[in-house]
Amino acid sequence: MSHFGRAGPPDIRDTYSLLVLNITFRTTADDLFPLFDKYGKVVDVFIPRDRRTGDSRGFAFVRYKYADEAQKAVEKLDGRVVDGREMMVQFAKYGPNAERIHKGRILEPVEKLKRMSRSRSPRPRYRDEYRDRDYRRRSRSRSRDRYDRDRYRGRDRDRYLSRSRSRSPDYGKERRRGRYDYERSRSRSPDRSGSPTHHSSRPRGSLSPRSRSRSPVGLDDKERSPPPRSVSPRRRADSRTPSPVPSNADVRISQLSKDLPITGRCK
DNA sequence: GTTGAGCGTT
Repeated sequence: MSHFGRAGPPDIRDTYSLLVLNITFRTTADDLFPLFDKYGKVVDVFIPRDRRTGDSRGFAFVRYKYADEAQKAVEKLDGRVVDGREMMVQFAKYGPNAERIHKGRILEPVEKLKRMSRSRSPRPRYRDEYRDRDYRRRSRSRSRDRYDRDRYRGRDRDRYLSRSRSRSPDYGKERRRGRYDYERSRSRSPDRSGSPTHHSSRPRGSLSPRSRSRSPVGLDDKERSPPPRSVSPRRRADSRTPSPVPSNADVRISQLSKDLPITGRCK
């Protein structure tokens, strides 16, 4: 998104690109344009943003139509304090498609570069290139590292909960699309620290502190379950008072002890 | 409400 046209870079041929570093995360292209336009014809102002959050990444690109004007802007605006921060202005070293550029000027037209790379390798690995570039960029940023840590911790917790809660049939489905959905829901409502779906279906969350302190669930279940489980139906009948109808074995034993001499008697 | 080395938009 550029400042002028909503559909990507307007005309980047024969323009001179400046890299503006160290600007505030709140600084917009509208803030930068008047500053830079004072020194020449600004063709485009672009602030790269995080694709997930849409936040500024803290730097910008300003394209001039003429090299001398860009040079003057570098001299005049480098070190200028904008919104409380000293911004650094220098000529860009790489073009929009990672072309090497000299003094902010693209040496080779972008179309020619694209055609050349396409003819050399028929398979356009656009996605891979994009992901690699994004990964390199993010690994350099401490703030985004923290963001990723949180994201992965959330994903692990998600997996743990969905596994321990129950093995629902859509468990595989949830795990397959889990990361993306989690990011989307997170960006939609960043103020919620926990996932609402899991919170509502978590039984421990509904317990009040009073009932939990009186009888902890885990202990209660553990201490109550052994007696009924270890007592089998057979032993239960034995412990009870003898049934009015004696079994065959009992009758046999009593007859035996009556007929036997004194040998078998104890005491 | 948070971040802070660096090079890019549907």
